[in-house]
Amino acid sequence: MQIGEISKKTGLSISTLRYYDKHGLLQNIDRSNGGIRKFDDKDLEALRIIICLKTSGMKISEIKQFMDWCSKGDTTIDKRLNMFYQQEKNINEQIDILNKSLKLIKFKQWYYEAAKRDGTEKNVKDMNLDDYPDDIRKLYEEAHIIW
Amino acid sequence: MQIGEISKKTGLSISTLRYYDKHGLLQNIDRSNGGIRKFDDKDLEALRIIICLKTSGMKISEIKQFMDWCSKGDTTIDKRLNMFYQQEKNINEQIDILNKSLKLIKFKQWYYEAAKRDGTEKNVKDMNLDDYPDDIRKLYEEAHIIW
DNA sequence: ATACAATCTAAACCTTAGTTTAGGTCAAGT
DNA sequence: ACTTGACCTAAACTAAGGTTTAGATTGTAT
Repeated sequence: MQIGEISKKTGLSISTLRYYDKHGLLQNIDRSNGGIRKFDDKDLEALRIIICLKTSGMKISEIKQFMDWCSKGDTTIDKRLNMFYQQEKNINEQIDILNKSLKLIKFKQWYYEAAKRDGTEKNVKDMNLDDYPDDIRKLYEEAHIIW
Repeated sequence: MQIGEISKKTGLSISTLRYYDKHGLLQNIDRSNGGIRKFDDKDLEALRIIICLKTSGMKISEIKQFMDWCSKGDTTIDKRLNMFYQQEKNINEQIDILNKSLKLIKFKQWYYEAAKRDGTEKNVKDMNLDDYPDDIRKLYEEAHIIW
């Protein structure tokens, strides 16, 4: 497979694939005599994990580190394993933060629904905590511990 | 409160606060006669939501749009409400993607635990799907639909 | 009055993650 | 041999989100 086909299969642009190659994420990609990149299924498999790591917030340089470890063989198994445990933590933290954001977002939805009903923000802006419905007050309070 | 105190309270650097101000996120911040920014509790409250939106992936320019709407008053209530519904969707999509990443990550953890036990990646690399434990095979398959 | 820390601005700089451009090569079909 | 689409590289460019620098001002404490 050539770069165009890989681009279609992965959804990454051709220039991004070349960028990844240049930065050491695509290790030992074959080339034709003329210098054209020849990808196989293993490369595609590697791209899968690259995309997954990228999507979950890992930096290019960290992914390169991982690919370097892969090339280095069995002596780096422990490092790679630890990386995946660390990345699990990172992802869970991200999810946690997003769930917390959601609380403030939902409070604001309630707030603006009330403003919409009234045709003005005034009333709801002047309300105090005790006037909020219980579930909304809870959202508000939880959100304000964090943000 | 001056910028240094706000920096400590929000965790944003002083230069970031000035950057936000310059880009229209901090609207109608008072200034002393000498030109020094004077923040009050309402400003701090606005920063809370700015930080929350930022953290959940909204761009500076979009946050500015929201702050502009806030300044414009009641005619923009609907736009602001819609923005919060849209942001809820965005966040849920992000959480979804992260949960999917987690499946591939956990498969890799199993993979490298096996490699670690064996002292080599060889055996586990050569295994085929049927040899995986049921739960791991499921992880692998689910992860490979996506990535 | 003077010292001093904290603040101010504009402008340059930085990093990350690519994209675009320009000028060339490769290889398959005619 | 020639055309054509896909590919190649290096280098410049872009955008977002800040950070750093330099030089000036503010305002509080002695």
